Amino acid sequence: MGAPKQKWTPEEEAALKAGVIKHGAGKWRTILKDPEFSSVLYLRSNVDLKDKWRNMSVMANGWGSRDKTRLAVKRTSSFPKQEESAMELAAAPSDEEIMDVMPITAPNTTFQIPSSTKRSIVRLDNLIMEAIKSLKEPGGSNKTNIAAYIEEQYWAPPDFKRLLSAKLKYLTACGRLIKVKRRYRIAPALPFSDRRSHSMLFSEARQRVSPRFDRDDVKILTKSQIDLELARMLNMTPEEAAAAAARAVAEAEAAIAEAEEAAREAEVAEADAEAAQAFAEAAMKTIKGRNNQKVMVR
DNA sequence: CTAGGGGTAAAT
DNA sequence: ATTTACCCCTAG
Repeated sequence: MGAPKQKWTPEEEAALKAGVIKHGAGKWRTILKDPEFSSVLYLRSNVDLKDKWRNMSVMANGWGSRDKTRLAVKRTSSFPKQEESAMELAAAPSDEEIMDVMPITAPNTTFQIPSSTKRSIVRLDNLIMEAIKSLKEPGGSNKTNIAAYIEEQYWAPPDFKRLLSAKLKYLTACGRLIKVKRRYRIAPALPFSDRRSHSMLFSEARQRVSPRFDRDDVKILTKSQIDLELARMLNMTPEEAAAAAARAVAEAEAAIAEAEEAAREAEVAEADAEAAQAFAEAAMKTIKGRNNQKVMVR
């Protein structure tokens, strides 16, 4: 009954992750039809994708057996406390699977995910839109629910909440969201021209702050992106990985320093810096964890 | 079509 | 014995 078994190859997993990053988790059919992934995933069904993603997500959460997914509606009250939950992604499922050669691309400058996947970077904007759309709450969704939705499906930086607040404010100012009594709703389609002035403002500010971070938008790293990067690190020698992590930390610190100078003008840059730091911390933790556990990959 | 719950059986 | 891949079913 259960089919003979056909283990997922690293390529397939990568394609799935990339697909999720590009189209969002749950758009299995869309991912499958995307010519960019169908070449790798043509053997899999949309249900396979869903199941595999389920397995992977479960593992990423560290909690061994999965069936106990009874922890869904409790986040609303857990935010005034603190957020440390972000850092247990070290249990990347990728220990032995991605063991193949996979040329180690020297982590050039930023840890910005392979440049080939550039356009598939998830933007917080899109996540917010996705959250509101999926929540389908009449009258719109409040910040708490949006945050809960996003945190359930993606890995979010430690103080993702601040980031989200800034972004919601920005999107409201742009007119892309409509705020009514603390609830956000997606604004009816908006002509392009209206957005330009804002983008210009921000990119100007950003360039003043740090040429290195001259991307288009606040970037939020998804769980899978982190996985991919950490997996890459697991294939490095400890020295290489440590160096990479150190670079990431240095980058984060530099970015934060710069962002602080200009924080009043550009919240966006600060958000970038925070994301960078979050990743750096995660990376360091992974390295340490691995060294402690004598789980050497080579 | 998707989210999940649940099951079977192959691999480990 | 646990994990993992695949399948099936149901609700929405």
